[in-house]
Amino acid sequence: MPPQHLRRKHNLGFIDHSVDMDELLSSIGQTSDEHELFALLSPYKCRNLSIRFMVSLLSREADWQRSLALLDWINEEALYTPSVFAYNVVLRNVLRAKQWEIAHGLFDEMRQRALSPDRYTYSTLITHFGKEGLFDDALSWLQKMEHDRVPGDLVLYSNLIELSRKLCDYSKAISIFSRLKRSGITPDLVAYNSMINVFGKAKLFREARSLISEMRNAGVTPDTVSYTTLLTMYVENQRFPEALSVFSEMRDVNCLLDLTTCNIMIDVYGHLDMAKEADKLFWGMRKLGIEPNVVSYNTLLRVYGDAELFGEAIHLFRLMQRKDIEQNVVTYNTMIMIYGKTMEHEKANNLIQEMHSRNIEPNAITYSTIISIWGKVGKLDRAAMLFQKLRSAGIEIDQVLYQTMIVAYERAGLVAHAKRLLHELKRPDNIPRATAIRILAGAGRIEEATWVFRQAVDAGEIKDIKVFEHMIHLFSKYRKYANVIEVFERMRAIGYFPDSNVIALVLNGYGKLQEFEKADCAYTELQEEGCVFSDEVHFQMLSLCGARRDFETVERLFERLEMDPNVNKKDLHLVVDGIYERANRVRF
DNA sequence: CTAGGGTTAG
Repeated sequence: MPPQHLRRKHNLGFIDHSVDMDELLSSIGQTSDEHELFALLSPYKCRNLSIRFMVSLLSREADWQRSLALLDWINEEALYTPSVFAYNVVLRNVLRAKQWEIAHGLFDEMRQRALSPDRYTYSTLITHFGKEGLFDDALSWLQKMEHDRVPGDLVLYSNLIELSRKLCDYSKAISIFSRLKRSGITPDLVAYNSMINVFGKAKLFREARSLISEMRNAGVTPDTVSYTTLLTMYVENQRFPEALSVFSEMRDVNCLLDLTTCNIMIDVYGHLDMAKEADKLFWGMRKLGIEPNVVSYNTLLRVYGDAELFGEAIHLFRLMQRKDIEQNVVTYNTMIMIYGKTMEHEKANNLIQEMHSRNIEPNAITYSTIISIWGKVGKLDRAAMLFQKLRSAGIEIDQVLYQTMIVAYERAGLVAHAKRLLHELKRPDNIPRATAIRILAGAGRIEEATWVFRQAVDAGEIKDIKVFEHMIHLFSKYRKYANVIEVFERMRAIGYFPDSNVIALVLNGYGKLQEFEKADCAYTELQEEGCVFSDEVHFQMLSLCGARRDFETVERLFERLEMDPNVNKKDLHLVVDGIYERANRVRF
């Protein structure tokens, strides 16, 4: 056998013309049995399967076990080493099937075969691990990538933006986006759409909205996803009239509506008390060539419930069953909630039984809904029993569910029980500490929340940026400015980028502690790292400079903000006028 | 030839 490098050199670009690839590929495509597959391939194993052939074959395989078996076969039987491409394809299939261990193994195997993982390899790994919430793994792949000096490109940066977004670190996502643009990469449709989402999550509405025109200027036409992302942003922040205006722009520019758009708009109409419009849109979907799905039905069901059209709701729910339309846990939760509104707790109980018989697994939302209903109709013992059962069954309790039980006790006047539940959060059994912190913070139990928070941070348990932000909000509310700064500095130390609202609180904290230098540092540094601030942050900084009578900086900052198209000029003038007024000083 | 984006319930 010739040495490895010769074999590979020899086979590179080798095409076996005697093989009718299309015919072979189609017969392979019909084979479900592995042995049959290799029987089909074996006549070729001694004739050196061409790279082109293997490429076509592998890229058609979607089944992870089959593609893995094929890869092994190439390794063992065929006379050349699979390429990075081959590994990437198999890796994709393995990751889609959530076979994390095997993915790690494949990566190591690539290295052992002296194949260099490329940007496709890393993009695939980072994305899949990130999507699954395995952020530590995702970040360690990123570190490996940087160590290997694999250069990032648009898709890879998009993946990192997505990863930051999933970690709720929106400021970091924005920072990556500005770095990307500064390095001369032109964002494409998908990257822009991701960023509309990020700006929306960061509540930077103007920035999100203005991306639509930035896209047009860059020659990228916004599509249905761009507009629906924008719609979602307004909906999540209860800005329904703005959503309506985006929808009308969408129609003006002849942007196609699809299933998701319709679903969102049914929701919007519902929130605007336009149940009739929601109804019309739902029942007119088929005419647009769009088949309503379970989300459409669930949304309309909730709209009916909110509009107190209970008869319509029950009718729709049973219609779904008659017509064999998929129902899921959301459908049941919505319907249970509706029975809660009508105080028909027995019917709500029946639905839970129905879920069991249909193997639809109840979730935390189901439980908190029913606990809340039982609390309302005075069946507190039942609620408490269920709650206890869930805890001892090891079902993960989230903050809303826990709070629902506390609220139920409080409503019934059982304050001691409510207090006991809060107290138990100091020694959580099956409750994640992040959840405990959020509940305690939400209940204003500042000492307990701080205690658990410090324990958890020291143990490296807190991965969610929201927990830090919660603590900053809590400390700020109770005027514990030194604690605000402590949390902020801990966040920065582990590389988190707090959002605009948090920065405003931090700047305020520095101001109260007379730490103007540090405030200035944080304000400048974060912007240098590419963070985009809301107007409130800039105004906070202006006020801080005004408070220390540093009018030179006020003027300098004012001039800069005056030039910034994203800053509201009217508000800016009001703020600056106010500063001078408070300082009792005439402005020239 | 492989990698990235939007919707429902407490």
